[in-house]
Amino acid sequence: MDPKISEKAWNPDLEQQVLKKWEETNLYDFVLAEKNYTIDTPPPYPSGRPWHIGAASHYSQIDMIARTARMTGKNVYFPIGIDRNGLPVELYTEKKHNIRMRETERGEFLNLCKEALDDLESEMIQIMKSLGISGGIKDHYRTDSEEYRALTQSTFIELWKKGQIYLANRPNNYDWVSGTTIADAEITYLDLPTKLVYMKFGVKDSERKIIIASTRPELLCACKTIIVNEEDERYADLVGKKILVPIFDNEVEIRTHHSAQKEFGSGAVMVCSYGDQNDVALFRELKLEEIVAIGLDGKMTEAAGEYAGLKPKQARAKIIEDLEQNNFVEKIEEISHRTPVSERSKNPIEIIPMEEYYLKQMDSVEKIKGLGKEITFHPEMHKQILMNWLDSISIDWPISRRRYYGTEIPIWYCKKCSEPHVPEPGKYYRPWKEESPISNCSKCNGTEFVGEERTFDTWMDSSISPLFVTKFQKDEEFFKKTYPTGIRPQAKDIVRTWLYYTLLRCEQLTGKKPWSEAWIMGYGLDEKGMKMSKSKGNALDPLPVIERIGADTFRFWSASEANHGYDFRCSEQKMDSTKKFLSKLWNVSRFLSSFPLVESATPTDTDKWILSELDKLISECHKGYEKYNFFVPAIAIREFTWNLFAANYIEMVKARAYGIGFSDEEKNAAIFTLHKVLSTILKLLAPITPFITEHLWQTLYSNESIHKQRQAQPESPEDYTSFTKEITEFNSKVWNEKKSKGLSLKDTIAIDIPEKLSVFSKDFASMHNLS
RNA sequence: GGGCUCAUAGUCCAGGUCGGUUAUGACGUCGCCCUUACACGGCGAAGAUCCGGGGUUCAAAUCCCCGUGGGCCCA
Repeated sequence: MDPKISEKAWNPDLEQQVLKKWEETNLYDFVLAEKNYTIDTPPPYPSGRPWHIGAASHYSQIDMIARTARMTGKNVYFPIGIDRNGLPVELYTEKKHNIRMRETERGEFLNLCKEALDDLESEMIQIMKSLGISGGIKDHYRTDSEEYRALTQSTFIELWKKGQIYLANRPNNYDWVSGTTIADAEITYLDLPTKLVYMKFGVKDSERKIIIASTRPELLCACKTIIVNEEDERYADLVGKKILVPIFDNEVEIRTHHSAQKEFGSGAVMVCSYGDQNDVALFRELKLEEIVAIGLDGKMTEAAGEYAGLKPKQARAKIIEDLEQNNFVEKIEEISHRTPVSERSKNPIEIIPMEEYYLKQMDSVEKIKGLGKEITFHPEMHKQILMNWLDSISIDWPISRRRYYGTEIPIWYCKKCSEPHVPEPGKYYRPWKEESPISNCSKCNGTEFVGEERTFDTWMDSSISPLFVTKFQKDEEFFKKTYPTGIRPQAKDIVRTWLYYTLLRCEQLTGKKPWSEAWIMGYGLDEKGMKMSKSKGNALDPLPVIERIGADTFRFWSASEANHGYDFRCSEQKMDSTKKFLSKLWNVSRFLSSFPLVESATPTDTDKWILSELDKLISECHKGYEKYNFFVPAIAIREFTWNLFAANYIEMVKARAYGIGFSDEEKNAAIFTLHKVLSTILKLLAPITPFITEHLWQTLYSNESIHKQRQAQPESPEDYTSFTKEITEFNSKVWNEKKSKGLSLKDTIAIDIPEKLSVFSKDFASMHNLS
């Protein structure tokens, strides 16, 4: 009997052949049905090379969701997109070409960004393809396409007309030397020498003075409160009292806040708009009214009184002089202060309130909480991230950004009266370079307009991904049959952004939840449990790894490494060694491929034993697959295949399958059972390792793809699982005894079969050559 | 600074809700073995005071409290 499979090991190069077959037969093409299961796949962001190996693992598992769903009979719509809006590509482009965004012509800069994105995107697409992602790769969408951006703009225009958008001040990081706003990601910190001024503040209706240390005395005019730590006894009796600000003489309240450190300065901190990010947070938290002390020209404003017009540095020198003259200074220390500066220009940045557009969200929080409760989270524990976030939202969502590579805010302003106008929805608009589509100002009838230059926060784009893929406002029938979508898979670090904003936007636009399930994956860390980053040098490039070990090995590693929802470590050595299991599966299949298929047979007790263990395995796998938790089936299948099926059952029935000393009926029962078990294992494993299971399935069992099969179901035969422990222990006992007596495994030995296992006697006798 | 989460052999992980056998499995290590699927293998062995401290209990890896360290998000 020649085995159908002759190669001795699974060769990952075969994956290419399988992939080709899938492509030729358009196996995963989506055809709209009455009922559809839509996956709101996260469009990954190409921010640089290499792509994160954790992301490769993440997308492998999202594909397992699609395959699992297909095998339960769902009509799966699995779109693939690439998120291309936002800051990282701007930074990447600036670095790559050694240019600055603000000093480059906008159109030219956008083209350079586009090129960079195309480049990075093609690598990601290649990785997804070779991982066997069964989604719409060949017609993937892009969030910077005209179609996508038109939808972002239309939804904005709709909300604008509903009065959901308004203008208000927002603190921006501002580099007044270059006259530009800086994103948080572009800030670094330098330790710069500076003066820490200990100032005497008077307590109202009292002779008492308190000392407050600050590096920014020029912001005294914008001081709104004084904070002390709640455990600081020195000020306990002063909490709630009014304090008089030196020079300006205004009254502010002293209150407690945990961010005040007892050890720093005097322990009392003045909170001004805005000395640093902590001030911004405090103004927000304590709902203080900001005072604009520094203007866009980088000079002190009128609010600074006699210091108006001076640059902050000059004002600081002057005010220190004045403070000293009026005996407000206790002492001055020269310290080294961690100062936020622009990463590029190294100029200290100022935090300056500027007018930005906001989308109302405070009114929606309760509704979103309700939606959140309706959505099933996998794992359940990560719903808490969303709920905590909803409890802590304190301001509306600032949606405008002073950047280039993003969806343009579609507004034109009347040159005469500055009235903003939005165009008709449905088209993609670029106000910074296009003529106004509005001809007359509705307010003053002016005819000249100037286009808005700002772009949206990228979450404005990505938060409508479920609407875009379901053809919202474009194909009503398609939308009706695919929305709300089935599941949102994503990583846990963006629950508070992507997941939350999607709920918000979809609720505002459709009044419905965007999906019924949310599937949250943990974070990929390096082999020591540290975050991977290019700068630390511990980033692992997924492409060479996948090329070396193959997609299936990588995917099985991904499923078996950590339980769903928890962070996981990426160790190349662990990935390499996962290959051993695929080898095992391959060789089991190779062995079985030498036996013909048997239509039906009457199982013996040994067969019934493994079949009832198989049933147990099927149930266990279902428990995992129901929750799209692939760790559960991966571990269970490996355990069963290796330690029960291969190590015990196959050894027990080998002689019987060859027909040595057994009747044809007994022989057929063994062969029937062997194939029954293997074919079931292949189906159970198909969502996790689609290549090897497809190859083996088509070689052994069918010309039809395994990915068209329905998942195996338990058949509830008699329960023999209570024998398992005794069977494996008895086999071990014989092996041990032969070893200790220096016998070869094929030598005869006299060992009594335990009473309980007597029904298996014939198989044991042939297996161990018992005399 | 706040929230969430994790900590079990050299490494990774199970068990933890609902306290009670000898704490699961894999990788790695070591020893023996070519046995008609597999040496990319088989069999066997060694290896864990379950992060530290306290508490509840007849009994704690498991429940509670306090630390320490890692991760993520927010500030």
